[in-house]
Amino acid sequence: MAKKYWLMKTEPDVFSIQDLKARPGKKEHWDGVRNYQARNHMRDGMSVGDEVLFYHSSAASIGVAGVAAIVKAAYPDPSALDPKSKYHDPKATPDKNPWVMVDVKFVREFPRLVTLDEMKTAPGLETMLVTKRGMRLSIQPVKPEEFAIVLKLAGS
DNA sequence: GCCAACGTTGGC
DNA sequence: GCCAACGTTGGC
Repeated sequence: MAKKYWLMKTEPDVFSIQDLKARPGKKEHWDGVRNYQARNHMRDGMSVGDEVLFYHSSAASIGVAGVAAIVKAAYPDPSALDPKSKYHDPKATPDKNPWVMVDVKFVREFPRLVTLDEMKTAPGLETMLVTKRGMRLSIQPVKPEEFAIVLKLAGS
């Protein structure tokens, strides 16, 4: 299976690429996804080795901050079963937990943020999902060409 | 903080 | 199964 590319959104106030870099092993569980389409991308699409554009949303500066990689394919997200978690899903049970997570690992931080504004005007990114208004999906597939263009914009 | 866009829920 | 109401996302 050829390597695939993704974009994963996170609020840097909650979890930034610097936070990922600072984690033991520079790895983290991508838990808390509670949207079926995003879940399906993780469960059915993501494989170990796939690369991810790490996107900072709802922040002073919005855009792609760097690159991460999938190091573990989808497996059950225990936070759905934890009543104390803000991601708790009262309908989830150990036998029927619809939610999954993947593990991601830090690859690199861009020397500068590739902003949403830039991506909206960059040649070749016209159909990139994240540039579309109203696009809320937190995990999006990215075309190899789009991934390459974003890397180029980053000077990386 | 506002609010448009979107996803989910629940009454019917 | 429809769809209005509601909750959330996320850019501005």
